[in-house]
Order: sequence, then structure tokens, then C-alpha cells
Amino acid sequence: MNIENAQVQMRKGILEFCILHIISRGEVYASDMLDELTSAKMMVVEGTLYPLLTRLKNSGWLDYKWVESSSGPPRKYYVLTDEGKIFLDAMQATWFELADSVKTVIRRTEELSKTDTSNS
Amino acid sequence: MNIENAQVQMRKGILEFCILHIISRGEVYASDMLDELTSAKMMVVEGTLYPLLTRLKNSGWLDYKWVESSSGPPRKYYVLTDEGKIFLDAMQATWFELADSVKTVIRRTEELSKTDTSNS
DNA sequence: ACAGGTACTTTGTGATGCAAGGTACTAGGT
DNA sequence: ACCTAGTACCTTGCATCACAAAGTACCTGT
Repeated sequence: MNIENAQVQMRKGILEFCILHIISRGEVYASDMLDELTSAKMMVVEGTLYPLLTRLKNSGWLDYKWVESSSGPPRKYYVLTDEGKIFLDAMQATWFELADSVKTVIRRTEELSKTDTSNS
Repeated sequence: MNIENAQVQMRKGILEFCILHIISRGEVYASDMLDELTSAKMMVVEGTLYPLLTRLKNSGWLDYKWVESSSGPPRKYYVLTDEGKIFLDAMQATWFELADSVKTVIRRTEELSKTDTSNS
């Protein structure tokens, strides 16, 4: 295992949360999401995004409609379903809890390194 | 997919980071880690922790020594290797970047919901 | 010997990130 | 009509990983 792989692991699941967030703002299609996530420094590629959107759709959290484009193939514009909105709220709560748990662990390490000099 | 599954996905990778953090404080064995992670509200079970420790060991980031116990079987006490310390630092940087990316996405959603009333 | 507690290990399953390759629509040039 | 380039969506195959469940092994007390 290497750093890159570990970073991939860390992003898992969180990506899903971020995508739901972006869709919650209004109708978007996949390339919009890729742009937004890239600008937020969340690396993501097509091979990850499309299957993920299909999963979220099949779970009933997203819906989409086809919209013709004047400069290429039609686009799938996604929206959150009512169920999806509830799910997003739950995901956001989970995220904050998780971030808080990590903060707790980091704080404990810092506290212990002040009083315990046995660690290099 | 359900909420529980999504929460599991979100924890992936981050668990690894937290375990490295705990081991960085000094010698600990698996049950110690389980206690600490549970008290930080990071749910984790044996079937997850032991294979993860083996992976980290095989990657060269951990080392361990057997220590006899007066009340049961011997314990594996883990320590971070020098490589493991470097890896932990990289993971911590990744964590902060990731948390920051998520914050960016959430902030954008909040900003847009103020000015754009088209979302229910 | 046996039961109970502690600690570490292994097997099998299902989920999923991602690279790579594929399909399909449009516009513009020849 | 044909080709190329750009855009957008989809699929296949692989490697990784969390977890449940079952297993192994050591110690103490009766």
C-alpha cells in the first residue's frame, strides 16, 4: 500500500456526500459536478462518478431528466428526491460526527505528547 | 444501499489514520485501540482491526513485539516505524485537506441557498 | 478436565474506486 | 457523404477493504 492508495481510501464515502450536496443546490449534470469537485480539490474521475450516480439513482435518492444540448449529446440533469434530502441530512450529521471523532483522537495525541516524553 | 452502509464507507481510510495516530503515542495492543476508538465514537470491530494492523505491518509502517500477559494470552504491542511516522504525517495532511474540501462544498451550498430560492 | 475470559487469526462476502475502453450525439471541414 | 474533434454518458475487469462469523490459543479457577 502507498500514500496514493491511502488517500483514495480516505475519500471513499465522503465523495458521495459531496455529490449529494452539489445536487441539492439544483439541477446539474455530471460534468458540472466534476468541475465543482475538482475546484474543491476533491480528485474524482468519470469512472468513479458515473457508477456512483447510478447507485444513488437506484437507491431512490436521485432522479434525473434528459435535456438536449446545443453543443453535443443530451445531458442527464440530476435532482435530489425527498428521500435524498433526508439521506443528505443524515450524511451531513455523520460527517460532522466523524470529523469530531478524528479531532478527539488528534487532540489526545497532542495532549499525551506534552506529558509523555517516551515518544521520540 | 442504506445509511449504515454509507457511514461505513465514510469511515474507510479514516480509521487507518486514527489507528496510526493512537500507535504513535507509544506501545499499545489491539484491545487498547478498540477501547480508545470506541470512546471516540469510531465504531470498529475485531474483524476490521486485526486485518488492518496486519496490512500496516506488511507495509512497513508498524512493528510489534510479543509481551506476556499475566491474565491471558500474550499480546502484540505495536509501535510506529520511522517510515510509519512519515506516513502518518502525510495522512494527517491528507485529512486536513479533505476536511477543507468538504467545508468548501458545504459552504458553497449554504451561499447558493441564500441567493437562489429555486431549491425547495 | 472443563468452563470462562482474553487475545489474535482466518475465511468468505459484498461493496466500490478506478483505469481503460466503448457508445453516441453534434459541429465543422473537405 | 465522410472524417475529425469535442462533449457526455456507460461498461468491464481488477484490486482493495470493512465486516461477520468461525477458529485457534493461552491463562485462571474449580
